[in-house]
Amino acid sequence: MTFQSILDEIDNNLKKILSDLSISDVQFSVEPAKPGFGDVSSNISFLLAKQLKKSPKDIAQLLSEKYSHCTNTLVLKSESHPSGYLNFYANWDKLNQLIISESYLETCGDVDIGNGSTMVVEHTSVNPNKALHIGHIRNIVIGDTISRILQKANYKVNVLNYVDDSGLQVADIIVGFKHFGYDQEPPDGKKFDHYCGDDVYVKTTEKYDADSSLEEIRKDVLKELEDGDSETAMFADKITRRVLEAQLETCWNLGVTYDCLNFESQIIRSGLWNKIFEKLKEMNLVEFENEGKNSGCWVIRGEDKEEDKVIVRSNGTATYIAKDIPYAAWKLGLLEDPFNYEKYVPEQPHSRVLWQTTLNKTNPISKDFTGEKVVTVIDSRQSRLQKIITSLMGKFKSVPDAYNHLGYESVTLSSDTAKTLGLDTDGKQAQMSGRKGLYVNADSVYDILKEKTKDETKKRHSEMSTSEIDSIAHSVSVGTLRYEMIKQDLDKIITFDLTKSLSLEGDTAPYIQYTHARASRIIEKSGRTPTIDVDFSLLTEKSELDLIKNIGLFNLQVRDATNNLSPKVIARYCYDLAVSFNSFYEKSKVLDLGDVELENSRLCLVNSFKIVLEKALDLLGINAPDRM
RNA sequence: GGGCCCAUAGCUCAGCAUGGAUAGAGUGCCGGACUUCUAAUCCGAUGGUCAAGGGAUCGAAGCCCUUUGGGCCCGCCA
Repeated sequence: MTFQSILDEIDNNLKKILSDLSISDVQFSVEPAKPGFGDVSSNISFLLAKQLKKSPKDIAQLLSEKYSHCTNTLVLKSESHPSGYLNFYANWDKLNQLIISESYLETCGDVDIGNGSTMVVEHTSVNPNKALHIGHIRNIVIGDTISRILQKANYKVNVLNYVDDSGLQVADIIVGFKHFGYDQEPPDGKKFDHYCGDDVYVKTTEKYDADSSLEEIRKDVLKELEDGDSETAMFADKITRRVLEAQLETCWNLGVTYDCLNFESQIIRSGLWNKIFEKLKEMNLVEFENEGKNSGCWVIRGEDKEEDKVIVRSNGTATYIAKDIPYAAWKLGLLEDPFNYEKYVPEQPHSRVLWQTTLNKTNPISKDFTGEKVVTVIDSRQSRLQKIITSLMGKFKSVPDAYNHLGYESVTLSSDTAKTLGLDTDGKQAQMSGRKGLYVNADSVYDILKEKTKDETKKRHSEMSTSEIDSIAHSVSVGTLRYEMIKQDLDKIITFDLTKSLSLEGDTAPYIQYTHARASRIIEKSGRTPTIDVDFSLLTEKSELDLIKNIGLFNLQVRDATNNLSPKVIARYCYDLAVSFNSFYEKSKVLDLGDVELENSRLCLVNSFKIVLEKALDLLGINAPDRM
């Protein structure tokens, strides 16, 4: 139970004291203390002030006195602070041992919030007509990190990627290939997704802008796509799957994997829409409009008339949001599954099997990728639509908070970076646009980062083999990219600047990874295998205790991140942990002390840090190299 | 016109959910530390009317209201 143990002990004792005083229903806090105020703090005195008609300071004194009579194993003493806080000092001899030996266990950092229940996490969900850009990467990294955290919190997680392989964006590249003569093979061995996005898509849409009569071709193609058996649809399927494969390469390279790919085209053809539409009608959640601007349409009622949302057009076809409703219901397991499943080829790395839906009835395999709860990662521009879906799902499923939209702000380009792409924004940041070709794609950011980190590594280790340098540079580049996407709050816009993103100092992944390498190096140089069979009472330096305390907070942070679906909590934790290790590193030498007992105790601590940091970084999908 | 989000140090951000102690980091600028377990590091200095105003509270960066500035969304497009 790590640091939680001392919190629980204090919590229980305080509750006992309150019940002796015949006071109940006080929701006081017991938290790790701010530096300089002991080890644990409680705000209990403030909350009692009114009831007891005494100042917080006096109450703290009273409680502190009473606390000294409680049974304590982990608390050394309590102390009332003049401000009114009640502070506690830990019995570090015991807490050291507890925290460090716990950290050596496989289960370290695990918390049980999910109780083994299933959770669907859907992320990525990009049109397969272009390469992933830096904005998509935010989505992907948030989704992947959240699913790793949820697993740590004992959820069984099904990760889905909704392949949006129908609609206009796909139609546009098909028009490019079939009508504007783009070769199916990219020139100069360009990656296929880059080719489709940079060349075919951008230039095809440019042609529409120049000649509006071409819109007719576009509409015809779109119509042909809807008929799954048409030659156009089959061609489109071939193209979008090639793009998808290239996109997945990018994801896999960043350490992101999935359980199942769901194809929008198949959801449309599966007939799920009709089923859910009947259900909506039965439950009176949709209404047919006889008059007004939406006359002849089926709508979902909003708060007022202006917010009514059309889901079936007057020509009988379903709108964009309508396609999302059956998929959301399917994810929650509310519909009979119309799909069969087959393994996706090529194989996904890290021996995680990737499945895909199919409507093919030969050799049917059934699978269950639904969940009791769902997290859908989509940027907050979709909040309005997601709110409608959330509310509908709330009516279908009684589990509270079954459907969750995890929104996040977009990634924009700094004016400098926009300028290098040929857009003068007059000093303002710019929204990315796939259509206009105004984006920074993820592969090139990775490549640039990797070149830089290779150079940095070579500078430090002239003796290293090329493959080792390559492997370190890969870990550091992926780490840097992922960390930048995750370290700040979801509701903050990220202004991406190509130059600034190359920074490898300060609050960055390389900083954290470097501390890990330092720890590894100490253990390697010692030539010993660290064990927990050491004298923990030798660890008394402030920097040592701070580090141990941070190590002991791991599971508390996982809990926080899970409850708030907040990946940045883990990013901050990794950083704090690294900072406290660096402080320890500066102040306490580990090797060549001439005191084997002390060396072993510190070595044990170094290894404890290394283990926990590796686990925490793993939640962020970041590797921790032993050397860099 | 309606709705959502943001505003804290020159810049980028923590802290806000659950009000309480001295508002913290990184970066930048200035200065210092590598014959030492890796300097992708560390130490010091500089830097704040927590956008503005009001309210409730013993107490507000945090809660409520108003205002200002910025971003996004509001189609029988997807």
